[in-house]
Amino acid sequence: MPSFSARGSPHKQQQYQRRRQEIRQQRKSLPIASVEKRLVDEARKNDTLIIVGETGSGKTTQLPQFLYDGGFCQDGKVIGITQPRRVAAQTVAKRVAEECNDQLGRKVGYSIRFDDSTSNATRIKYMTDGLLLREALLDPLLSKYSVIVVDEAHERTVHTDVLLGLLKKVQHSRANASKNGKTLPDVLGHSQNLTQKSCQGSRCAPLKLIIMSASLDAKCFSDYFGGAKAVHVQGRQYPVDILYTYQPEPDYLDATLVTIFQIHLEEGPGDILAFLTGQEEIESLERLIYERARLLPPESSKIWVTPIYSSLPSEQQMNAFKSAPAGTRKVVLATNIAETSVTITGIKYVIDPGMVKARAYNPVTGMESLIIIPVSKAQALQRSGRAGREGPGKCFRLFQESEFDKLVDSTVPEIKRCNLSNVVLQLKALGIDDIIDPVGHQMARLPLDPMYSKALIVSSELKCLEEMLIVVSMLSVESIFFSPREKLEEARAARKGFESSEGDHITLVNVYRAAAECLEKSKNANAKEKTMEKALNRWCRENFINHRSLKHAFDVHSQIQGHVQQMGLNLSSCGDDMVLFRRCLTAAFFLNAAMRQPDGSYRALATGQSVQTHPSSVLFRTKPDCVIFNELVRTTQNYIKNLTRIDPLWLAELAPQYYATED
DNA sequence: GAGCACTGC
Repeated sequence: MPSFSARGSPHKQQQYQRRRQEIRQQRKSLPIASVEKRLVDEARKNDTLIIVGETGSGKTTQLPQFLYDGGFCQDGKVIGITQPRRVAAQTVAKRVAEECNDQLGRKVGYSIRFDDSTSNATRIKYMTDGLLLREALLDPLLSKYSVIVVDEAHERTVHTDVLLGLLKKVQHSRANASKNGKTLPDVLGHSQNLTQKSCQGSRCAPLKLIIMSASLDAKCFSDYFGGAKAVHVQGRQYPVDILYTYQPEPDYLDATLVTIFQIHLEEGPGDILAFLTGQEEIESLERLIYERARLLPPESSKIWVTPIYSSLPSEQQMNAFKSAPAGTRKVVLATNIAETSVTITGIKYVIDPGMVKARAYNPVTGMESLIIIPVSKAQALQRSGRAGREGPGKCFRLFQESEFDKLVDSTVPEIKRCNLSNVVLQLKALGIDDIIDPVGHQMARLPLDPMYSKALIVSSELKCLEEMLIVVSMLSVESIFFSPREKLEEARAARKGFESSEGDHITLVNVYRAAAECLEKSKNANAKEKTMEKALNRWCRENFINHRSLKHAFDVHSQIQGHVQQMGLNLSSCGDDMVLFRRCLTAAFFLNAAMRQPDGSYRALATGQSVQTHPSSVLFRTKPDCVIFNELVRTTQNYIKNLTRIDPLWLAELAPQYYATED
């Protein structure tokens, strides 16, 4: 039954009716509304269907409702819709619940890490693609789903790509099951107890798979699924004028600056969105804009610059969504966060220098780095589209038209350019390609980098799981320490209070425990949750700790703690015996050991690479003879980060299979 | 004495 009943005052009733009417009209006006019947028919006829829907077609909110009304949730089955991003799963689910006139978490819900709003009644479930992959570990046939809709498939995230491969396999298994009239456990020879329990006696219907993509190139998806049918749905987008430069621009930052003022002085009203590659560029361009704006004649309108990038505190991010006061033009300086993750309204002009910062991974050296490269055609298209959301717009590409033709069609899928150890482990646990031992299965259950999962198992044997759990939680999140340029000395002094001369791992444990103590104190004072939150926030400010990262670490900690307890690992602590803990770190991370060289540099033992300790490490000055490290990054030099001092003899003792004794 | 595109479990 609808939970938003029309009871209450006549005024409220009126308001409610108006809102329902508004929603009905909005839904009816979406381009996808006119093809509802056709889409449902195609979904009935085809096991795999590809829907190419342009921006603004309404496919993400409407298609699951069409399928629900078309009877795809009979027998209590669920329609699952995957999204690459958490915030999309949340906001779309909220919207669709409202359209269904129901409370979120009943018929319509979402499920993302640390936040699950679904219930037994949920039939339309929005989730992140990574979360569905996790679900497949527990139920390899995804037996509770009648349909899986993979949205935004064109983005080709690792999770989406792996999911598509997996879903193809699930479709086969389920098709065979129903064909032979067998129950599921018969088909899945390798299935585990959990699977058998969830599918016992049921005959699974075939799994319907719908792939939704915004790019016009549906062929690769179609080919992969044996020539699956593709349906095109029109979008709703205003025309965007694309302008190119006549000459190549050697300095795109300067060209952006010039273009901003050209628009400001010569074009009509409307906000500007400029795409830059990172924080540093954004900060320096902001300064340059204000410097030059001072030279404008007093009668010309003002400029308001709002930066937005992911590590910017959220209160400051919100500025980019506010509208500028009358007589002022807003200039948003953004990274590619504004390409897909967030939509800023009021943008009429887009400036695209055509560059992007991307992660590069060298599998031979295991080294990751960030490089600035040209965007792809699809990316440039996505950027220009940001100017036509509310009316006709203009996009200024700061390169020549002939250069556009030379761009690659689409960005190289992530799966081809990152460290795959995590993915490979999960695939193996899912029974794809090869078997792994029971330890591997345990490791795959943990939502962590495999090396960290291994560390937890090792530390449970060495009786210091409590400390290791804290370390992997802290290492799994963005930087814990926060040091603004203007308060560098204060930040350094604050960190001194947590520092351990043994290294960064124990320093992180100290921070975590101090924060937990702060929370415990306010809990003992019977503070409400909000007050506790405030106390922790203040503590973080005083100690120059990144509050967002710390909270994330707490979330990870409690999730992993639940997992390791389920696995039956013993949550013991080594107390004050930090030698034991360092030995444990050595046993876990022996592959990442480095020896000091006479010149003060280090040699990574596994690869022989020459590396330097990173200045952020507490051991930066000490330079012990031998360390283990967690991260190897290449910037101006090869740096190792997150270090702990160890005794080199421990290596041969704790990892004899790897470090044959030299003497 | 450095430097952090964007996601996700």
